[in-house]
Amino acid sequence: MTEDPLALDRQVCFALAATSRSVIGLYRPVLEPLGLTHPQYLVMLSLWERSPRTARDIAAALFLEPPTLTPLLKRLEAAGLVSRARNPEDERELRVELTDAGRALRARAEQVPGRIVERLGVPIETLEQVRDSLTHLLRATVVAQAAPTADSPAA
Amino acid sequence: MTEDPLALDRQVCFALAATSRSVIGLYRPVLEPLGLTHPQYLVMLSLWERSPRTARDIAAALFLEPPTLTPLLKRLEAAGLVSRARNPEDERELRVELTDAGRALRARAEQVPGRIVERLGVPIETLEQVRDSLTHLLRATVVAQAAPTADSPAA
DNA sequence: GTCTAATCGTTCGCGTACGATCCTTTGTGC
DNA sequence: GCACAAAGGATCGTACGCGAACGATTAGAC
Repeated sequence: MTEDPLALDRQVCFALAATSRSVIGLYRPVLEPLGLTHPQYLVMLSLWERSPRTARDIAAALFLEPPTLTPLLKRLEAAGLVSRARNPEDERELRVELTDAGRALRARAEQVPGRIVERLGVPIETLEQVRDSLTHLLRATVVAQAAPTADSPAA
Repeated sequence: MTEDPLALDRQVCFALAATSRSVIGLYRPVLEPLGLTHPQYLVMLSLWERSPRTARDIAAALFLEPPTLTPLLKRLEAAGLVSRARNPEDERELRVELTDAGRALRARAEQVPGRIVERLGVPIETLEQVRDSLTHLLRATVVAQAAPTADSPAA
């Protein structure tokens, strides 16, 4: 009965997509008072770790393509949280930097993870375990992207 | 050093979002010959399980909101894989049904999971374990959505 | 120095994804 | 019956997300 390899409940990709959307949905009401969407929150996290960063650097850290990041950064700039400027040393690069407001927002953001865990009602140990499994899987996908097929290794 | 609760690498939500996007990216070249995007593939999976289904039923199965499903179904109809019609018994309901082409596509889709697993290079047991952890987490988010805050139970 | 290739970001087009709102249809109270 | 609530989708507006193509800048070949 449940032998069907196409059963929805058996698909890792479905569990991933649905859980990702659902968890992000939990963040919505928590991030709204901060004026951030979830992707914007992730960009801010990357900048709170290290502030002048290039767009490419941020895109790599978040596993995002450049066309996704460009409008994201523009909205954060419009919100006054970030500044965007070309690097004088290399005009190709875009230097993204926290503004004072962007730095100040960190204090309020520090309460976000705790509130999410509280709402979820799942032990932190469980969450950390899931996170580590996902990180492992993420690395596998990066390797897989590099090698298109099993029998056609990188040229 | 890694005590920072806002560190990107510690966020479950980031691991979820990045892994979800990355895995879906693996599906892209595999699903492209079938003329399907990943969300469309999930809709087809739900229909291959049971064919005349209402839009609401499909949305619930995929954890999608109705505004997301409507254009998805219209594209599948335009592709000739699905038919959309009001239920004569209850004109509010939309009956979504596989066409012959939609049923026929299943044969080709059966090779998809295997090709993904092959590309990923991760043992199936590991994938199933991740899937089960995610399903558990997904259920927790559904419960959390119903109870907005810890101290404000459902009225 | 000049021609060419590589790098970086942006723009364009298309397809999700969802909150808010609306419309139609059905169910309910009376 | 009739007013009214509820249910099921559709529409609107906004925000990702990415492949393909583009433009500007820099690095390399010679």
